[in-house]
Order: sequence, then structure tokens, then C-alpha cells
Amino acid sequence: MDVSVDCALFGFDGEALKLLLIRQKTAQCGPISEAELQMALPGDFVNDSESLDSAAGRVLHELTGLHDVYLKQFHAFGDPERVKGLKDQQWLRTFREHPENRVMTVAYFGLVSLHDHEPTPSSFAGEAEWTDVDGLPDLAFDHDDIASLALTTLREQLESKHIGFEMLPKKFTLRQLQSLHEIVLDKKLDKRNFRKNVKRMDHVVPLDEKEEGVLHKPAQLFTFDANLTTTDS
Amino acid sequence: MDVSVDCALFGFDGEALKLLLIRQKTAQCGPISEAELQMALPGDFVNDSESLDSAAGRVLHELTGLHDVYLKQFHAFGDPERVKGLKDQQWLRTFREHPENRVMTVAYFGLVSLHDHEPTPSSFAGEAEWTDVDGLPDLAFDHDDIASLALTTLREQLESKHIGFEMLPKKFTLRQLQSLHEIVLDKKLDKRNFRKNVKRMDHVVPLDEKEEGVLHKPAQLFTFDANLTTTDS
DNA sequence: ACAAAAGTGTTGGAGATACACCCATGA
DNA sequence: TCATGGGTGTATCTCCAACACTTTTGT
Repeated sequence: MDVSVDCALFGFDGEALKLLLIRQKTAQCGPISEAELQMALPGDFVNDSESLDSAAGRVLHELTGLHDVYLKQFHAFGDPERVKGLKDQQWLRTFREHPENRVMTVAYFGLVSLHDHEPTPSSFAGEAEWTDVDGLPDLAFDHDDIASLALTTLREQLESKHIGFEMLPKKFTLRQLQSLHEIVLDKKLDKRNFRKNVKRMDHVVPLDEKEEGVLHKPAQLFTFDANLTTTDS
Repeated sequence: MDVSVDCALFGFDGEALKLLLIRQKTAQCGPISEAELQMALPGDFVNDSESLDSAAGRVLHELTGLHDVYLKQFHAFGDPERVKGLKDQQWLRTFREHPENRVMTVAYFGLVSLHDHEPTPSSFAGEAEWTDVDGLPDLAFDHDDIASLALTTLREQLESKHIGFEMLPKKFTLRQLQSLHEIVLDKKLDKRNFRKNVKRMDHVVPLDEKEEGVLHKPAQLFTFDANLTTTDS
């Protein structure tokens, strides 16, 4: 059986939660309209000598140029028919040696800051795009399921594992942190209570720096100190 | 790459938490002492046409004769060297066609009642045994890691997903439920507070029946009604 | 009668929620 | 001076933890 990894990479641009998707390459021949081209989560086969985590890290690096971002396995998908759809097979035939092979995939979700680094994909340049999580298109294979479970997992772990920071710039304001939580959890939070909670987290440290270039009172900047994280997987 | 499933089946006998392990079959030739024989979690290759969940269910059924027990995937293990230990290879050579192949495994944990059904393994009869989770032996392959993560996962989900009932008889007393929690979580719980919490769970329903054959005041029996479970994965 | 576990309420503290005003900055 | 978001404290309520005695049964 073939084994792949697929990555659901989430990013936050201050406004909305984004997911990195790749678009099927236009087949050189044949009149396929743009709308016909499927989108999917980035993924690749696991190489002979690499671990699953390394494979996921490699896919991520090839797409974003980033190392060392938060990346966690969350589920394996192994339905025998998961790549057997008509469109799925058409796509696979354009680049796979044995598109009819059964392939199971280990899915990872990752968190990327869209602030510090330009989200421009590197080696896959042009075919990858950040898409709003609200109103995702239908995805190829079983990637709708994967994306949906990735989002659920992100929601569950956002608070319990304090991983929100991974989607923010190194220096961030409390307002940014709060919007992120509000958007991911899809509910409004009370500003004062939120700040009270954050102040209790010893790994969110205030800096002697303020926001610049804003047309209102500049906010204090904070950063994330990974020294002591209470909850680890 | 070969793909297998491994199952960490937990059971509770009223006293201790048990894990189902299989023992390496004695090689017909060669003077290998009992102590040299390794133990491992039950597992098997995933068949061509079955899903991962089905494969795990099949392994479980072959071992215990049970259907429909709680069984959940919790992690995929794919280190390239995970079956390459010396003893691991010796064992694999006794029954695998290509023992040197890389094999990744999708690990499941399952919960079994040791009360209602005799824990006697069926088709693997004789080679499987329920072992105390305290003081597990060293296991073959990376099964120490798998068992350890399975236990962590069980602890995390015991309360949040209300799955303790799966390890109790259909009719159980609150004392049994509490001991189970105390043993899994490894901490003493307050009887009154515990019962208060249980009474809030609408899926634990009291029966018009009492314990029998005990040399003290007989306790009321409860059962588990799966109609409305608040948390699902 | 005795042993052994079943069963039952109250109190105090900690943490969560709800809520409104003044402040600093840039235009 | 105005518009915009930054920043702050208090009262209430709910949830959790701690704690001891009476009841029912079998021997």
C-alpha cells in the first residue's frame, strides 16, 4: 500500500482563518475549464527512509519555505476507496506512476504565521493559495473530511495547548490574539476576561515595545516564550 | 510500504487495569527460554479491501470474539526503523514473508469489559494474555511507545468522552465506576462528589435492580444508555 | 451485634461571567 | 477635536472540593 502525508496548514491574516490549498495543474492538452480543476490539501508520498513527521515537515518546507512550525499528526485516513473517485483518478493520472494504487494518508495540521513571512509558496510556487476557511470549495479525494477534522482538532487544541501564538507574528498585540481566538472558536469573547486569562499564562511576556503606524492608541506588544509550556502531547 | 494496525485493548477486572498482550510463539527448533520470548500488542496487516477501522475491528474480534466494542484510532507510528531491532527481526522471520520490509502501523485503543464476557481469547487462544498495566514487561518493536501513548489517551478521554462504561459490565454499581476511574486516573476520588457528577450525566440510568450475593448492603445497579452522548469524535 | 459498603447535604473558595468608562494616539 | 481601539476593576454566580454520619444487608 502506498503511504502519504497530507498537511492542513492554517494561517491567520488578522481577518480570517486561511487554509493552504493546491490547485490541480492544468493538463497540457484538453479543454478543462478552471472551474473543473480540483483543489486539495498539499501532500506527498513518504520516502523510504524518512519518518512520517519528517515527511510532513518536508511537504511544509517545500510549500512555504518554513522550518520549525507547529505541525502535529492528527489522524490516519485509510478508506480503500479514498482516491478512487472519477475526478481523483483523472488528476492522479497526470502525475502518478500507479494512480490506481490504494493509498492511505497520515494527516497533519500545521499553524503558520502569515505576518512575519510572506505566505508566498516556494517550490510549488503559483499552484498553492491561501483560502478562506469559511466557504472552502469541495476538495479532491477525501480532503473535505481531512480538512474538517483538522479544523475540529485545531478548535479543540487552541485553548488546551496554547497554540494560537503559532499563527501570530513574533510580536503581537492582545487584540490580535483575541481576534484569532474569536475567529477560530467562532464566538465573541469578553475583552477584560480574555486579558485576565492571558496575564495568567506565564509564557506570554510583555515587551517594552508598542505598536507603530496605527491610527489609534498603540497597543503594547507581547511575545511567546516557549520555555515553560504546561501541556504537551 | 506495509501497513498494519495494532490494538491496545484495555480491560478492567474490578481490581486493576489490564492490557491484552500476545506472546511470541515458541520457535519449534532452538532452545529459547520463556524469558527470551517477547510480548507485543496484537496487530495485523491491513487487508487490500478493508478500511483501517475494519482491520482493527477484525483483529479485536479474532482475539476476543467481541464485536462492537469501543475502538478508536489514536496515532500512526511510522519510524523507518520501528521493526528493525534484532529481536524484532528474529520474531518477524518466524511468520512474515518479508520481515525486512518497512511497516507503518495505525494504533487503536479499545475498551473491553472483563465482566460480562470471559476474557478468553478465541482464535489466538493460548498466546494472548491480560497483563496488569502496572509493571508491563518490555514489549517488542515500538510497542512500549504505543502502549504508553494509548494509556495517556485513555486517561485524557476517560472523563471528556465518558467512555469508562465500556470497561464495565452492562449493569454496574457506582462503586465499580468510581474504582475504575480511580485506577485509570491513579488518584483517589471523593465518593459524594463523584456520585453528584454521575447523576448529572443523563446517559447513566438507574435500574430497578440491586446487587446480589454481596456480604453488605447491596448497591443499586446502573446502566449506560448510548442515546445521547454529548461528546463525539 | 457486628462488619462492610451504600447512600446522602452543606459549606467555603476559586474561577468564570457580565458589565462601562477613561486614555493615548494620528489625522 | 474627533475617531479609533487600548486599557482597566468589581460584583455576582456557578462549579468544584472538602467533609461525617446513618442505613441496609449478611453472617
